[in-house]
Parts: sequence; structure tokens; C-alpha cells
Amino acid sequence: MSTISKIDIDQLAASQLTAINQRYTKNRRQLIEILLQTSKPITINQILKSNQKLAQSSVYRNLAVLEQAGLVVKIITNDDHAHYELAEHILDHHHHIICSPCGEILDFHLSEKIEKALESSLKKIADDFGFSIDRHRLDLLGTCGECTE
Amino acid sequence: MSTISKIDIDQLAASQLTAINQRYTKNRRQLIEILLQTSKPITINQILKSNQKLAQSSVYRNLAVLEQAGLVVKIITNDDHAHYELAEHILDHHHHIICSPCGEILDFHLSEKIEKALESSLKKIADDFGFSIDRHRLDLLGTCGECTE
DNA sequence: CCTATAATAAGAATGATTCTCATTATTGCA
DNA sequence: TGCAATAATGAGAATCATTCTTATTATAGG
Repeated sequence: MSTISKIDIDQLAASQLTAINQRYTKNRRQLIEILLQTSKPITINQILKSNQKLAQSSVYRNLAVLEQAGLVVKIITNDDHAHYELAEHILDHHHHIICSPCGEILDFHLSEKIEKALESSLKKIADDFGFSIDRHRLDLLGTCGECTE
Repeated sequence: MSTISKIDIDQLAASQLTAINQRYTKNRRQLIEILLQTSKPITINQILKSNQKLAQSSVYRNLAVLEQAGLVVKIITNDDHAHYELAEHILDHHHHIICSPCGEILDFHLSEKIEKALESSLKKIADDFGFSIDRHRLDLLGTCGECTE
């Protein structure tokens, strides 16, 4: 669990937005706030439900801006709706366990040992392919307890 | 690299389709054939280009059927177009390295040692979450050599 | 307090994917 | 082999998440 405070995130958000010539507006603050309060990736519809005053088009646009600023990550699965969560330097490095039937996504962590081993492996592989790597992602796909019952 | 032969795949395909009350028709044969000849996941548009006689709606429908039969896997990334490839029991277990700028996807393999360690870790995690797991996927996201130049 | 510029939000447009349905192919049985 | 009965096909329409447009509103800096 991350221990970053609200004020730190505001400073971070402001500086990362400034870096790409964007402002840290009220709407964008609210999006960060909502994502901070949620412990798992959520959809645009869930965001709109949690704050009825937000305009759909603005939420789409602002999440894209926040993603460009590196503050938010867009998660695409086989579900119809994209999910969003805060970037890993705000939360922490983690992976996703996804329920295919209902689309829910939860975060999980690998042990440090395996994570390290994996990372060094991936670094070599990226070199072999002539890729420069931004990040890796690891998903577990299955069915949650509720959907099994 | 897999050494499964064409005839084996036809038998496999026929039996897995039969299992879900579907036929192994000419169109579906051709899709399997195209995917077999390609060494990386491809989009519907690429499939349509490689065989101009296929109808778009049929390709969509039949790939969905082949996916239900467990013969084909649909790969969704942040790219606009889904990619498709043969299932892992036909190819073999592997992961994807994805170029974000151009959307290309290539296959890579982890060493057996790391793959095993990862799998046993993931099994425990799935139990903790009360999930039954179908599979895991690991993606490397970055920029390929061509897009860097 | 002004002015220039950026952000907002309502609704239109886009486009990948899915659906509809009339036509064509396939299967199993007589 | 011929005949239903049923499934697959394919052309185009429909869907729907997402993106774009544009007039209005907010913001920053002099």
C-alpha cells in the first residue's frame, strides 16, 4: 500500500501536468480524487455515477490528458469498457486479476524476488527484440468467486 | 516452436468445434490456415487483405466461434484493432511484446525456470482471491526499433 | 481588471464490432 | 441419391464506446 499523501499527489499532479503544458483544473482534481478513493481500476461509467456533475466528454478528455501526463493508466481488457487507475509511482507497481464474466479488475502484488527476476529477464528480451520498454503488465484471467456461484 | 502438423490441427479444430456444436467449415479452415502461416498476432484487416474472398462479417463471426472453441485467442491492446492468434496448445505458451506507436505485436518466451516460478506464484495468488484461473498473460509495452528511428 | 489562451460540456461524428435476415451450404435420414 | 431440417454465410444496417466540434466559460499573467 502506498503512503503518499493527498498534498503530495496534488503537487505531483500539478508538476506533471505543467510539464506537458496542461493545467490542474477542478475537474482534473476531482478525477484524481475519485481514483485515489477507489482501491481498484474503474470505468468511465463508474466515475460518472460517483460524481453526477462531471460531463462525460470532459471525463474522457481529462483522463486522456492525465494519461499523457503519466498520472493515470488506461487498462484495456476484453471487457467493453476501459478501466482507469492511478499510475504506479502514485500507487505502486502491481498487476491485475481480471474476472472475465463480470469484468471486475483487482490489484495484486508479486513477491519482490519474483518481480526482480522477471524484470531482469524482460530487460534482456527487450534488448533482443530491439525494443525500448516503457513497462510490463501481467494479468491473471479467470472467474471470481461471485461469478462462480 | 511448435511441431504440430497441419493434419493434427485439422483434427483438433474439428473436435473442439464439434464439442460446442459447431462445424469446421471452409471459411473456418481458411482462418486457421492464415493464422498458422503467420508467426505473430494479426488484425481482421490483415486477414481480409490476405484473402480478399473472405467477408468481413463472417471473419468477425468465425473468429468469435473459434475463440469460443478455444482454438483462437483474441488479443486486445490499446491499439484500435484487436489481434488474433492460435491458442497456446497449438502454438505454445508465450507472451507478447507490443509496440505502442505502431501496434505491432510479437511473441516471446520466458525461460522455463522463471515461467515455472511465476506460475506457482500466480496459483497461490488466485487462491487468495478466490478466483479460478484460466490463464495469465504478460505483455512488454514499448517502442520497436523501426518506430524509434 | 483585461486580454489571451485553455478548459468545459452538449451533442454530433466516428469507426470497430455486432446484429439481422435472406440466401446458400451441410448434415443425417429415408 | 434425394429431401428436409438446420447451420453457416455475407451484405448491409445497427450499436455503442470513444472522439471530435464548437460555442461558452474559466483561468493565468500582465
